Amino acid sequence: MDAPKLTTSLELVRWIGWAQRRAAEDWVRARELSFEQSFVLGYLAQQPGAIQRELAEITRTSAASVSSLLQGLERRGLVERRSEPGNERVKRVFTTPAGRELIAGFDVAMAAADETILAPLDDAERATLQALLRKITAELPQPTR
Amino acid sequence: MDAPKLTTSLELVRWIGWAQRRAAEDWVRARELSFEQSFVLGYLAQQPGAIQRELAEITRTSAASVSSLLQGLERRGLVERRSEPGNERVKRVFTTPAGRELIAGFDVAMAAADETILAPLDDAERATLQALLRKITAELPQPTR
DNA sequence: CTCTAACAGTTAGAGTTCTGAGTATGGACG
DNA sequence: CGTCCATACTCAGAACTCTAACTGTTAGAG
Repeated sequence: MDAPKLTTSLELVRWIGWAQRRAAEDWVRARELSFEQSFVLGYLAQQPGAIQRELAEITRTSAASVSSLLQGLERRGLVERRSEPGNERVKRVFTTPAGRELIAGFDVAMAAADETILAPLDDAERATLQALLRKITAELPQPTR
Repeated sequence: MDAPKLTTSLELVRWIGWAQRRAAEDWVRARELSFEQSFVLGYLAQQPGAIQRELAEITRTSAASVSSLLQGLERRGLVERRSEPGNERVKRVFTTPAGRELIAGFDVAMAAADETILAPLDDAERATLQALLRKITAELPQPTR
């Protein structure tokens, strides 16, 4: 391996993101979920009754892909699709108790991983970091979530 | 959509990472590559002749998955596998000119995206940010790349 | 020299995700 | 009404990625 030449701040951000992603991936894989599946499950836990088209938008993919994805989750009994009475062409999607239980704890696990990563900084440094990051994110489009 | 409550620094980092990832995904999808395929292709462009086991390690996956992944890239003429003369059980992997051409420009595209994201900060702020991030990444395991 | 274990890689089959084409419902306009 | 079109979703088939079981090669021990 050649010595990495991590010069710019955002390469460092990518590095940190890599560590976060790694923690997330481990958590998710242990539950036999893909990245997208866990994302949708988490979203549905917060927004019960979302329609498929909405899920397609937040995951930046197609309605067909969402249909397939939900088929997998439904087969495992993690979500339910129910037709809207009075409007037969939309289907509202809900997590089942099993689905909620499976995804519960994700946020906690991520917060724990974050704390480990941030450990080298004291409170003042964290405040400075946060101010700078806020300045950046103020200009970024919302993560659609 | 309810107002997001992005409180901790690393939630902000995730947000930035989301913007970076989005840029990367757009670039990669336009070339009909998966995330993993582009990662491997980029690695091979820098480290020609890597063996498959090495690729399995850096992508944190199995030898079998690498074999399948390379099969896809090879079918499209983007990489070549050659047996090591004198050691028949290892195969060294090389990018073809087509493969190098396809992946070239990725770093440039990412740098451009980074510049857009960092735009709100002046030079002094960038320096501060970088110092803080360095302090964090000093404690993190290398991104295995 | 042979036996065995470790190693490098492949194959088979299942699940996931994508693209493109298709079905069915709900409105809008004449 | 009836036609047309936009919308919400599904289906079929291909590519990708994973696990488990497999083939073939190398190296070491006896």
